[in-house]
Amino acid sequence: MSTKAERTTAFIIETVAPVFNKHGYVGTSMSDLTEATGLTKGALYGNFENKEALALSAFQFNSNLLLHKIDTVLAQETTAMGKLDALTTFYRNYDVFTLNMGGCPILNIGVDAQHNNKLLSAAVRETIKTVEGKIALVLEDGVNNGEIRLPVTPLQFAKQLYTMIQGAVAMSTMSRDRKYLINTVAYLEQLVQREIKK
Amino acid sequence: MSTKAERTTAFIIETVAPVFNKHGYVGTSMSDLTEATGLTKGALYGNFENKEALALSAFQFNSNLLLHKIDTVLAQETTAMGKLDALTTFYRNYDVFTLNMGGCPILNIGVDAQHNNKLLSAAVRETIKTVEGKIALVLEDGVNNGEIRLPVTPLQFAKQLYTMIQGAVAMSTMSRDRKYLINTVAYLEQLVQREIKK
DNA sequence: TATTATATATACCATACAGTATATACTTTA
DNA sequence: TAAAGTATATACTGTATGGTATATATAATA
Repeated sequence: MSTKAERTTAFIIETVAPVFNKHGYVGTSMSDLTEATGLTKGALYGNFENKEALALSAFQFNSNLLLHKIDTVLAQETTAMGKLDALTTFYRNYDVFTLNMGGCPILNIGVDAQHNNKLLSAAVRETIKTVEGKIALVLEDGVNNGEIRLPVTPLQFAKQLYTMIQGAVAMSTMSRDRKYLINTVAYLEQLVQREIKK
Repeated sequence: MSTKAERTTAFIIETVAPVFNKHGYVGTSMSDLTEATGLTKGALYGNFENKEALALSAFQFNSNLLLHKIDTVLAQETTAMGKLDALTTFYRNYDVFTLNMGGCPILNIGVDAQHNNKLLSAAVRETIKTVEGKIALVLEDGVNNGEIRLPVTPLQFAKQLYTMIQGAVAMSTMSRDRKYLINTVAYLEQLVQREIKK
């Protein structure tokens, strides 16, 4: 079993993660975090070196939630077409999935950190690459077993798909209108059927 | 001719706009603004009621730059297909266009303000609607004069196009990689040729 | 359970924050 | 050009900020 201290650290991260995700790095104060956790500054600074370390751990926490979820979603299906369908289905309700974490961590932290925190924006870039890699792998396997055909490289096509998905995420976030997610996913599903299904 | 005071107000807005756009509402301090303008707090508070009023004017300034640019771009061509081509060409170099203002104001302020400032995020939503309306008008005219055909309503198709564009803007911004813009625009151009050209 | 080690709370620091009152400088206009 | 009006600079609020030193309480271990 984990020690009390380890559990406290974990508790802080998961409690603090949605706060940072909603209000951004500079927009979140240490008092916001003591308030959210019910702990004092002594406890926070005992578990983390400074605000930046907290923010990084918070983003990594949300990022891991997302990446593991994508893994789970993709593992549900065996074929490339099945996996792509599972992925679009997941993103159709992405707003619900990200509700607890306070919105899409990639979009929120990626935009917030660009001119405010180098470490954070580097971490976001890393997460983006990882997601693109996961999608590319699905496509590559589908090509290799003759299930699908692609007009470009798997990574290139993955980036194109993910760009459209993140566009829907951004638009639905800024407009507070989930129709962008629904319509974009509908478009992607027919795009996949039309353009890459053999 | 404009009075000195009016010119000062205009100078403050245009100087302050890229600072707010880069660092966000909470991420920008009044001292950042006195530093950027070379003016004192007395001057800033003499011309604007408070920080929020400044941020709003700053966003409106960038928003107008963008909207007027879109008008200019669309006015260069007469046909719907020509206008769509001009629009995608504009967005292919959108990162260059938005360099002076510190990035895409819609993305930056739209994401930054969502949980930090209601007025700002409402203003962003309004700008998004305006852009979508401009694109929809091009499509509607094209349908009416028999130049193009659409699978959905003009506004719906405009939203779909703009979602993909903003996806490319978001991805190129977060990844610091303009290839997202280039590839998405290339995709959109063939989409337009294939799907709506009669 | 006693002792040691560790985690958290308290009280504090210097600095930065948004905002204001007022004095001074500059424009405008008669 | 002088007077009135207006804009900007200065100096100052009170509060919030990130961070720290240290005392106190809690947990791990013998």
